[in-house]
Amino acid sequence: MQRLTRQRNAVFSAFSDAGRVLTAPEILEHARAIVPEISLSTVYRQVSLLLADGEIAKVELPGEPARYEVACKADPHDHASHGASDDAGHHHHHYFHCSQCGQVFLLHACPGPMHDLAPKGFQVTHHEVTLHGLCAACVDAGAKAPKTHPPH
Amino acid sequence: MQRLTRQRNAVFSAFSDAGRVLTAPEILEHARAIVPEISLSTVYRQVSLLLADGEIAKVELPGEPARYEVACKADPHDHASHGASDDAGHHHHHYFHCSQCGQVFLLHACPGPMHDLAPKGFQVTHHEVTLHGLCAACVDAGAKAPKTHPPH
DNA sequence: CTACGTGCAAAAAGTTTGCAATCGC
DNA sequence: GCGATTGCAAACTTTTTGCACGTAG
Repeated sequence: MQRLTRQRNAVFSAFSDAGRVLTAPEILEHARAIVPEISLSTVYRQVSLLLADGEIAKVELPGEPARYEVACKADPHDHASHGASDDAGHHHHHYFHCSQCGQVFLLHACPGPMHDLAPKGFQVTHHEVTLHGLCAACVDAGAKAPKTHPPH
Repeated sequence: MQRLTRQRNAVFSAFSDAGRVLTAPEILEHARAIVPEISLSTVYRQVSLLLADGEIAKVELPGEPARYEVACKADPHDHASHGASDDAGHHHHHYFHCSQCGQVFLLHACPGPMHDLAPKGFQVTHHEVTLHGLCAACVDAGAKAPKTHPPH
C-alpha cells in the first residue's frame, strides 16, 4: 500500500482491539467503531494488502470461513523446538475451535513433523492441526448451567 | 431416502467409480456419465441424504471446498453412545492434500489424542490433521520432468 | 493535481431452497 | 394417484471486482 488511510488504520487496529482471530465481518464490525462508513470491500482489500505485507496471516479451519490474525514474525515465546522443521522455515500455528462459542484460539504447541503419517513416496511440506471441543469459558459455563443456549 | 432413483444410484456409484474423495462438481461429472441430465442441485440433495444415512462422510480441509468419501463402516450400528468418549473412541480420518495436483488422499494413521496441545481448562473432543505436500505421482513427475501437468 | 483508495453494486464460487413438473411405488 | 424427487432458477454466503468519486501526498 502507499497511502495511510483512516480505513487501513481501522482495519489494522481491529486486531489489537479484539486481540483474537477474526473473520472479515468481525473485522468490519470492529473497524466501524473507528470509521463508521467503512465497507466490507475495503476490509477485504486492506486484509489482502496486510497479508501481502506479512502484517497479518490467514487462518483457515476446516468448514469455517477464513479468519485473520496479526502475524507473529518472530515468536518470542516458543521457538527453537523444531530445528529440522518440515516446513522449510515457515512458522505455522495450530488452533482450537470451540464448538460452543465458535471462538478460535491459538495453540502454543506443535506435535512436530508427521511425515510418518503419509504414504511412502509422499513428500510432506506442511501440516495443519485443528482441535475441537469446549474452551475453558464454555466448560466453566456448562458446569454451572447444564442447559446451554442453542449452538449455532 | 425412500425412493430408489437413477440419480441416487448415479451419485452413489460416482464414488466407486472414482475411488477417491470428491467435490460436489466432481460427483456431478461422474454421475453425468450415468444420468446425463442430473443437476448439481440433485447431487447436493443426494449427498445430504447419503450423509444423513451415514453412507458417505463429509471431508472438509482448510481453505478447500467440501469433499465427500464413502463412509468407513467400521462400526455397523452406532448406538447413541455419545458422551465421555473423546478421541479414543471417535474413528475419524486425516488427509493429505497434494499442492500440485490438488488431489486428496486418505491417511491410514492418526497421531493420537493431542489434549496436551490445548490450554489448561480446555476440553478436547476431536482433532483434525491435514498434511500438505506432493503425492507420490507428483514427486515422481517432478523428479523426471519439471513440467507441471496435473493428471486430469 | 493525480493516482491510489473507497463505497457501492454486481459478479464469482459454493451451497441451499422454492416451485412446478415428473416419476417411483 | 400420491407424494417424494427432480431440474431450473433464484437466494444465500463468502470473497472479489468494475466503476465513478474521494482524498492522501
